[in-house]
Amino acid sequence: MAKNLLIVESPAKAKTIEKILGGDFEVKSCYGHIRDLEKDDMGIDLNNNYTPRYMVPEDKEKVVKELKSLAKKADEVWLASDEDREGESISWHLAEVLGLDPVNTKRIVFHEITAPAIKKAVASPRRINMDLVNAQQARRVLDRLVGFELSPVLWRKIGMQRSLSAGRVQSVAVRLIAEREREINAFKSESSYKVEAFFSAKDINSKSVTFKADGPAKISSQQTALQFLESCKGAAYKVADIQVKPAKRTPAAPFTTSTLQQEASRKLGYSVSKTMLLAQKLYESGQITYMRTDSVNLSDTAMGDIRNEITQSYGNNYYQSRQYKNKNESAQEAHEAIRPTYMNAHTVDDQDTRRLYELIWKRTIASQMSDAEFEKTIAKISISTNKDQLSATGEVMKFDGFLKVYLEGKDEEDEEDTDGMLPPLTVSQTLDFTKMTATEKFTRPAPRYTEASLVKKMEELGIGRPSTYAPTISTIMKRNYVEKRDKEGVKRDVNILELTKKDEVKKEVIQENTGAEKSKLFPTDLGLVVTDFLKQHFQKVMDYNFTAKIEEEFDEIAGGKLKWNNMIDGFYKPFHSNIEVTLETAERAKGERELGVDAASGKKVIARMGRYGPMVQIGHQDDEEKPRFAKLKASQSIETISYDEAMELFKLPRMLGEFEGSDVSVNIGRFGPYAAHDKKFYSLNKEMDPYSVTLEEIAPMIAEKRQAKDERTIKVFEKEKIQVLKGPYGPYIKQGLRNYKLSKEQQERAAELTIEEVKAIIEELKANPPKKVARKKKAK
DNA sequence: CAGTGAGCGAGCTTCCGCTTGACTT
Repeated sequence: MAKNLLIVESPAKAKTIEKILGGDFEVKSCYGHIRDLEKDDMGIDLNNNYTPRYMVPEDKEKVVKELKSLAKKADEVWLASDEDREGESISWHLAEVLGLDPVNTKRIVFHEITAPAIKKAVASPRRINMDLVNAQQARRVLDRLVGFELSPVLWRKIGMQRSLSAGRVQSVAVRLIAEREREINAFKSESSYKVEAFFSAKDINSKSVTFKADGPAKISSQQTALQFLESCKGAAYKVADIQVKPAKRTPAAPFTTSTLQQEASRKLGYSVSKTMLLAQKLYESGQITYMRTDSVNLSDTAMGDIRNEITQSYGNNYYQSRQYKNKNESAQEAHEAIRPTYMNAHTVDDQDTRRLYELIWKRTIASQMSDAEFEKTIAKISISTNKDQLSATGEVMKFDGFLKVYLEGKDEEDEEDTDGMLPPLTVSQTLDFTKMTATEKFTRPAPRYTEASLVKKMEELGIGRPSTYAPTISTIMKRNYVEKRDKEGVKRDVNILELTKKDEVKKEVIQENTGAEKSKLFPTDLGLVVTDFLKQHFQKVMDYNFTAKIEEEFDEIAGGKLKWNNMIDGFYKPFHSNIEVTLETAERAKGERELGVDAASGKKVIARMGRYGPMVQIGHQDDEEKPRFAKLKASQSIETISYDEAMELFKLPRMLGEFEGSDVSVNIGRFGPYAAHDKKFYSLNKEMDPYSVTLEEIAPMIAEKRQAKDERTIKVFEKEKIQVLKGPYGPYIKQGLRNYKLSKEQQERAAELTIEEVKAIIEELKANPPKKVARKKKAK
């Protein structure tokens, strides 16, 4: 029986550490936090210095019970949760729950799971640091206060859907996306002209090659560009000057959670949650270090392994030892960077995780490799008819260094193509002119966020932590504040002027696609309305620097210079009175926008948020005649819909005429476009457009769908509104929205079931619902 | 499943950070 019980947060870590420490130690995990604030009354005693009321959540009862019994048997309990604010707090909660003496209990920390680090930690235990614990309590209490007081304000003042929410992190994340969208909508693209000249010259093999030289600075108008080309007619071109400069590129730091998510998104197209899922798998199978980290540090053991790998595979000149500094101020560095556990494993067997593993391996290796070296050549070219000069740049790699294994990706595909090679040139050499073009270029707005670029921005602002980036993104999508989707681009004309070899100036117009987006984050109308409301009434919490400011105060608490309850009091007093004023005085937020006046009725047309989503309306509620309403299409937004687009929406419902003696109409409902006929509804086929579909197209569809439905129906009890239907799992009963499963025996004689029998089955299943609910009861 | 465009009324929703599993008609 082990004499010592050592508790860490993660079970995978527990296994490894037990192997390192051996017989005297039993190592167990507590699976993260074991207590949280109660939900009733926010779990905070507002009248008593914000004293928190903690409880063990249902899903942690089992772990706590097990740890309690093990702790009782052990001679000594060691608390080895992570060395950061949350980790310190976990240790304290463990001490409280397990009844350990906080003054005598041994607390140890390590930043890497290696034998020397663990052994050193065990040799020098400390005590729980209550200042750090208090900083965590302040963080926890503040987040609860903000979330649980703001959210109900939204329920009252916006409504729309249940489960609206607001919080220190999520609301600012939505704000970023909302403001970016508006920037893009307001963006006015400006055009300018870029001059490029093409020459041919002999390369080292005396083969003729074409190269490019850029013209003088951007030209703002087509006329000036034209004048420039005209001025070059009949010119001779000569190399006026050549400069050769060395250049170098350095590798990126090893992966943190945030940079791993970014690179997996750029290079592998993974969503943030997919990356984390795969990384978790790699971590659990012992192939990489912990994947939720903000540290760029590598352990000494790892540094040695990396050195061996590089020198063996590529040679000594490819190795350069580097220590990376964290650029991120909010980093708490409780772990290592994300790296392979064993550097000599270049890949893994598992198909799913292989690409991510190889990415991690390459990045880790590259981080300790030499710079890539280049030689950059800039040639100035004079124009005989003109005092302006052209410049041609070429880049030649002299030494590949880390580029042999890895190059970090970019968020935006660069419009500027990278410098290519130049043929050998000499000063005063005359050049063979091919053509000169002036191409219209357009300024572009900042790009919409991807999941990964949002994480990058959040990290810069210090909002959220490695463990919460992925969950925060799914929260704001689940709340319907933000959606991830594609957007089709629009065509636009691009003017190109060309001066040919024969000294003719030609003009050409080509079309390019602009504004197309793939898998980007768009705010919904709800997201915009909620953000505007919060910005208007809760400026302080919505400030991009709010988290950074309170983090400074948390640091003061951690340093013992500030009492946590005082800090909370300073925040809460004004915050809460702001909540009360807002509840009392703020109007319901509807995001209303006037689009124009309806020519037919002379009434105003407005777009706004309705009870059931974004909509347009003609007329006002107080008018004698009821207003007309129409729902916006999924691709439309209150903010951008035009008057004409709005009027188009009022063309539904359309009456198409009679089929088999009953009217047929089409409309768009909750579940998309449908046709109504004889009191029944039929979803339109995908290719049918409700605005233009004809009776001739719809009639056969109705007949077909009706038949399919009939075939599924075994029996109908009209009066009771109960049906016996055939589903993919065999016959079942349907009453209203609910389905009821039949037993094997009942399924076999489904067609003979009487109404009494059916009612009895429903009663029975309502009284004794299968599994799912029964399980929950047990848990309680 | 295909309405609606509100709030005396009943009751419900919600935060951020730590960690993994076990749900299917």
